Amino acid sequence: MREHLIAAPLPTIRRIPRYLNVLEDFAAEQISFVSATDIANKLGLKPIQVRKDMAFTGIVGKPKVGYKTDELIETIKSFLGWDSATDAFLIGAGALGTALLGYRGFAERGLQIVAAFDIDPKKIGTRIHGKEVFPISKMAELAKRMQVHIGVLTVPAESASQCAHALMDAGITGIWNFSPAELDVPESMTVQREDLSAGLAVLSVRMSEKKQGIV
Amino acid sequence: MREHLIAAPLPTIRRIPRYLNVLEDFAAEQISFVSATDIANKLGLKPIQVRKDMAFTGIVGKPKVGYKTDELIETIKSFLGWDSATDAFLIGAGALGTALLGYRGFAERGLQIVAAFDIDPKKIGTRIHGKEVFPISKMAELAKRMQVHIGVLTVPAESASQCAHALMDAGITGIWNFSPAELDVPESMTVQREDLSAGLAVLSVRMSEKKQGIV
DNA sequence: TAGATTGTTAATCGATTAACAATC
DNA sequence: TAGATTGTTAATCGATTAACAATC
Repeated sequence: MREHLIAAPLPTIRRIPRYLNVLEDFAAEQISFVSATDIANKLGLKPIQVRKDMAFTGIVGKPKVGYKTDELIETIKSFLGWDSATDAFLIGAGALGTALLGYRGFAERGLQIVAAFDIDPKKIGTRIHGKEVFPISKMAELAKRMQVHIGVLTVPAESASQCAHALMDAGITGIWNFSPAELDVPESMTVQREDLSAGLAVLSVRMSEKKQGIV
Repeated sequence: MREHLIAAPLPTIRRIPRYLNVLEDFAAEQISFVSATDIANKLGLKPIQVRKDMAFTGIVGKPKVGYKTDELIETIKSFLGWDSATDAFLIGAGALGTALLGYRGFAERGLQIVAAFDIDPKKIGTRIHGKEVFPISKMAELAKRMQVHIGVLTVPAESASQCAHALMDAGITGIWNFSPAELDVPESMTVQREDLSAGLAVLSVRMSEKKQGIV
């Protein structure tokens, strides 16, 4: 009997998109069944970890055979909510914001950026990668009309908390925060920090540990 | 007696840049001593966790007083290797690569991108945010001459493993990988994945858990 | 001084890994 | 069938949190 579905640990959630990547490679090679071992080998992980992670998605495999590739892909997409597109706003049409507006990978991960917002009058009214740039004052109205609940925040640290407030007022409940600022928002909102500094810190420390042979 | 310095846990390393951010705010306000509680409050963390993390940097505080702000900033920067600039190459001058080439925040985090590389003949020879774009074939020679050991990889998934190979041949030992591809490199190299999909997955799952009241 | 805060040791919590029966 | 792989329960490992003596 399968255990009742419980909230997945954060490290599990972060690994699941990697499973999806390799599964799509397997599917492209017409491999219709994959085992936890097959997946683990591609990612340098241990089969037992893959098996445990898979259990959280609700997939049921076949002993000796593994998981049906297509079914596992669909189960994972549904688990992540990537099986249907979710609309999002982008706030801050600077260099990083522009890059994200042009990134085609979001579409296959269920995220559709439908409009951009900025304070710069020169940007307002223009289109970036086909998406119109609006003034922040229009956000609440548009969010309501377009039923948008996610904001991708790509503004400088100085403007971040002010923009977070505007997002809250617009009824946005999820913020993907690319700014290094700490956002002070109510419990009801979900904030996901995408902090380049953290990644750079890990790279820096790992390299110097390796050089010094601490490991 | 202070415990002998041991390799810091990964979650600790990822939090340390956040401490640096708030410390710089405190320093800007001329606050010369800060306690673990002061820092924790700004970040929504627990003081004991901040205190434990700080121990890994080697800082020594004063009971009742806390840590000397300036000294803590310097200790953290030195711990992260951010006290002196490290040169890096960027590979893949597309939208994301261009954004990173223009990002001014790296300088204060010890990273100096000194050149870009691409396969597109139209980009080669041009300058992006002041940095010249070279063909990948020039990388080994330039890495040797400029003593560069870090590569920021911003190419599409399809080219990633090929570029990783070129980086290895050029003597690069650390890769900051912004592509979703899995890189197969020798143990001696350090790879830091900067995976947008993982962050998006966490945001997606957290939001749907909140909506369904699973927590 | 009394109170607050550090640094360390111990307890708890959560994630990873191991072991193994069930099964296709 | 025999062997391989799943799903579950137990053991281990590592990070977080608690407790508390030392101390400015």
